[in-house]
Amino acid sequence: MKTRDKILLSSLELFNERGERNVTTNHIAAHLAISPGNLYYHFRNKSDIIYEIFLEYEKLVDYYLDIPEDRPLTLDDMMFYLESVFDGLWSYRFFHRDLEHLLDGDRRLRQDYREFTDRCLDAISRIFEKMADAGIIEPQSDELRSAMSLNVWLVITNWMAFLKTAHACEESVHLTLTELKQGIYQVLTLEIPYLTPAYRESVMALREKYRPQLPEAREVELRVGTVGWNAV
Amino acid sequence: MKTRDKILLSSLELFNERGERNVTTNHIAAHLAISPGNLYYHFRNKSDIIYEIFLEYEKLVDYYLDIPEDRPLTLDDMMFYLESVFDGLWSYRFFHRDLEHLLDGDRRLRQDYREFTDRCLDAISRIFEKMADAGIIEPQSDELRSAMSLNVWLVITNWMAFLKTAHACEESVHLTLTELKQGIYQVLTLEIPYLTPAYRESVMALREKYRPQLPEAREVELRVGTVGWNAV
DNA sequence: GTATTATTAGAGTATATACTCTAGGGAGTC
DNA sequence: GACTCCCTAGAGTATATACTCTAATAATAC
Repeated sequence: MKTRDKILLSSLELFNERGERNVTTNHIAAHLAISPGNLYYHFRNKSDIIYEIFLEYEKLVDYYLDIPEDRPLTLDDMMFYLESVFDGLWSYRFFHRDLEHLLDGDRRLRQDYREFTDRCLDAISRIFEKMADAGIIEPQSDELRSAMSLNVWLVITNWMAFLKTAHACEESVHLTLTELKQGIYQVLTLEIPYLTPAYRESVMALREKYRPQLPEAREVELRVGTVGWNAV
Repeated sequence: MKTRDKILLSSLELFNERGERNVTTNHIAAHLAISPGNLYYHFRNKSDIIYEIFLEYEKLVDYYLDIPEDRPLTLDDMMFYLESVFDGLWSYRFFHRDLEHLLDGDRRLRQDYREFTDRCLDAISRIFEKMADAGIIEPQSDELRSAMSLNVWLVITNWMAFLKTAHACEESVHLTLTELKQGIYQVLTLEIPYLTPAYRESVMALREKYRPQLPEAREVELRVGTVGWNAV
């Protein structure tokens, strides 16, 4: 693997693990056992590394949120979107942790992120629209659908911060993918009142799979959980 | 005013304006035209300043969220809670911006904040319960009420971050209280499906007052808006 | 007045961090 | 061998930041 790619990979790994704020370019170089000079040969500065990682993240989510326009949506589709989005969130979880500061330091990133958000909000709204077409949820006005989509976005992007600040008792306790995906429970909570009688029970059953476990149970859980819905 | 209090006040002001990360103890001292030594005579370190500010914030919110148990809740109460919570959020808005890092650096704060969150979640849940008693919303199961309260909390505490990252086009654009309070629109969106027919129209009318304005209109708005619901 | 305590100034320090600069190695080409 | 180009090492730098230390001054008690 090329040095440049190794730098991106290690940076992402370290950022996710310790937070961007706590990872210096010197740390990244040391972790790869290369010199700082070498790192700066491949990237002009730290912001450039972050920006390239963002582009990957953006590409991944855009790919996941590509909505088929030639067929109706199914429950499986809906769960796929949720699972995928949380998987993406997990893989690039450093990003939303210090978002404001990252954007403050990079004009390009700020602009791109804003457009990215808009695309995501549109996608969420479109998913709701198609779910109504499919008879999974009751149809809503454009205004309500937009406001709901925004709430969904807020819950999705901030669920992790909630877990880290309000849930974790100890600094050392690391987040697991399983815990992160309990955010799906919260998102589905938003949909409950809009479900049609035909789909209510099946969605409620799916939701139940993501119900947060009691704190006692968290300890024995695997570091990277595989529990939950996986097939497409 | 005592130097100690002046330090707390200036710190809060600078933190809110520039973000805690961008305000050093030397900045605070310079802003007050006192020496760093003087500042460190009154506070052992920066964390201590932040912790004391948190205690004020906590006290304020706890005071606002004190729920009367001797009478039923009214719509006015509900709007008072919303307005108050967003006012508190505004006054201490630096806090939720870099929350994770603040908690990482101070064990006491982490512990206290966790308990604070739990109290807030309980209060929100209790408000929903009493609103159901008052016939404003339909009653719900404990489980649903908890999950809904958590969603309300997520929307409230992260609305500002959303505005800062996704909405603001320019770095220099500062948030206004009016914009922040559009978060109330989002919170009320969560309640819509649960409203009873008797109250539906009046809540929808209240909600309409907080509807986000079009971006074009934002420019002429006052820096600290006074638009919106104010009486109790 | 004098002793004591509380407060303040301001120079200084240890450490961290993003980034630079120069020298050179290795591989391919002529 | 010499030239070129890509890559790498590693010492070094400028700046920032949280915090310390000493000495002096103001306030208070007796």
